[in-house]
Amino acid sequence: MATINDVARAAGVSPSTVSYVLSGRRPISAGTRERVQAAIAELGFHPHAGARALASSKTNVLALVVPLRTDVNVPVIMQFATAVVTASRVHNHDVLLLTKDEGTAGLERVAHSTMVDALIVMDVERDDVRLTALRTLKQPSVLIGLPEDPAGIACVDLDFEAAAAEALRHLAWHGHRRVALVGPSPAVYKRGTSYAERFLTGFTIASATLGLETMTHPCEPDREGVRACLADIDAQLPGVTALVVHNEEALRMVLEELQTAGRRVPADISVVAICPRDVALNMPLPLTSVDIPAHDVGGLAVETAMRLLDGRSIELVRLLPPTLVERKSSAPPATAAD
Amino acid sequence: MATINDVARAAGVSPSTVSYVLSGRRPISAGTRERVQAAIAELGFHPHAGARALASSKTNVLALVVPLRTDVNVPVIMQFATAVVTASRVHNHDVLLLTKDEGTAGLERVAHSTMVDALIVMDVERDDVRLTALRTLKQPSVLIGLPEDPAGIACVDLDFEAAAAEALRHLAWHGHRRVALVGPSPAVYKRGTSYAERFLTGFTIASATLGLETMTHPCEPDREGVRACLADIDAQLPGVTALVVHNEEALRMVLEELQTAGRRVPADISVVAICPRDVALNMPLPLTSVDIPAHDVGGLAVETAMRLLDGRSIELVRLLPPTLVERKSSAPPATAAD
DNA sequence: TTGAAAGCGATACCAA
DNA sequence: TTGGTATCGCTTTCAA
Repeated sequence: MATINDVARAAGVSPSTVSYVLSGRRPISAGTRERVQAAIAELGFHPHAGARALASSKTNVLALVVPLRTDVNVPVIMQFATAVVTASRVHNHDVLLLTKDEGTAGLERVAHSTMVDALIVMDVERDDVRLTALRTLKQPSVLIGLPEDPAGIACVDLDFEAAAAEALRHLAWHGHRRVALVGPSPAVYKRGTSYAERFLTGFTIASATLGLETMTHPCEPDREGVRACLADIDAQLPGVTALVVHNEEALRMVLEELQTAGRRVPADISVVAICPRDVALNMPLPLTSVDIPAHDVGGLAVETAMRLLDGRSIELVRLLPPTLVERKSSAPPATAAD
Repeated sequence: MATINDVARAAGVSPSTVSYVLSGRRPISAGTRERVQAAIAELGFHPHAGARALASSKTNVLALVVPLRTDVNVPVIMQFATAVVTASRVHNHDVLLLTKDEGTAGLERVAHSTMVDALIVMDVERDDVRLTALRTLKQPSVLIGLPEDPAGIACVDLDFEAAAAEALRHLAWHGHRRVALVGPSPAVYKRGTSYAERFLTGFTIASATLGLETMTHPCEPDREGVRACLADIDAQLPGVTALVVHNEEALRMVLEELQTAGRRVPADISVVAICPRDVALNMPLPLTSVDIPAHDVGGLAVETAMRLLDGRSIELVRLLPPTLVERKSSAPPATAAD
């Protein structure tokens, strides 16, 4: 492998000049630039990442911490991850993949050993134990999610409170008065998952504001869980005319169960899903949905990390406004039409 | 951040001694070892990864290249990825996440700049353009998959040919004579995806061996695609009594369509799926399936990379034997019972 | 059993 | 506009 010295020799310049040609941090005459670039190409020179990191105190690597539990939605996580990788490449950074199960220790390990310039953390909980650790690191971090006390840490996410309000507003506008929320699994709530709680909060507030009769129910994403959930809803909120489903794993099964029970969507019951666009489109019926813009959120997380890294000012908490798209699963309630 | 020199000073030894305590590459008296370790703990010392890489020519990082297209099964990819990360941590390595869309350039970039010690590449195609590039790298690579000419590159995967044979054997044993394969999307075949072709080959061979009447059909994983696929199958292979489904995205829809058409599983038609265990279990009906052991394959890939890195001998191609588990979706054909 | 010191391959400061 | 060179923090050879 050629080194910067080899290149310098071949181009008849000093190593520092080669370095400056590469970084563009000082003016270089056209002539030398060309000679240097020719030498670089000729020798197939690629700067040694470790040497660079040592000399510059920059690794050009971001850490990305993903959950590996399966009760969180896997395809969505993957969408976030690829968005982060893609956006990172645009900014000349690579991504080191960590799993949440390494916990605080993993974050500290990569940060203390200077493997990364910044950290992006997914699946944040209300009182995430990792926060205090993150605050002590010399590298900045960006959360995808919003803990109770985000003090000092940048956060980006969809505005789940507004998303819930949006879903209810849409249903209320159609004339629905009794609406139930099919939420994530109990486990997700139990560990205080940020987005789940925020959605719940938004749902409750909007329900009151709009004067609706609502109820909320967690839902285990398996056949039995879905059945039990729907049964509870029918028992506790008889005459329910619409469901808001914030549980992608369960979504398809909810639709199946409704069909099995002979309840047509949207004729007998409306459904609004909270999920990525492609999921909503790939259901038996194209669903009215509030999009989870994984790509945008991932991109924004990287953008935020970059701003943090070069000291530009940032908004510490950025919640993207939700977008509801009406498709085929929502309509006025049957009673309103009768 | 404390450096090795700080630790050395605090412990009253030379930096090299600290280094040896850390690496264990030479005997250290119990006394000094303790003093050094105390100093390390006291100062919270973590060796600088870049400096280490520079001095030792080892990064302790593996590159993992994942597809980001959505026509390949996302949850399975995620399973592979987490398996690779988990296994890597066991061997004190971290994982740099690359996406396939960076192509050959991405591989060369991380390899030439010495960011990684080895590469693990997923979603390998028959004549993968990346192979020649991989062969010229100074870092070893491990493919998850099996190209036509794997010469010189380690490959690990499920034995998809055997998996197909296993599925057919099971159905034949139940008495089925007419079996159709619902395969991956046309796009997957078109780009010569290794596992898809191997499964197809195995299916065809086993079909002949077992003397079955079979047909194969790609399947676009959306509502229309599934309908079209099933219609074609009925037209071309009337009286079909069993399906082998090698398409996770479509799996659920296949079951739905069968139900809609009033065909009961397994009473009217048997279904054998090729998919991870948890997917098979989370269907409306627990499916008889050949498992895709993502965890094992990912672990084996890392294991292979490690052996390559420390020069131990390896089997260049390792295909894991398939396991079929009979659940509720397969039974003797109705005609046999009549 | 331990220490001294020469690299590893860049960056960036100080000069010219 | 360019060059010289100290420096980053560690590993490892050579000596003792």
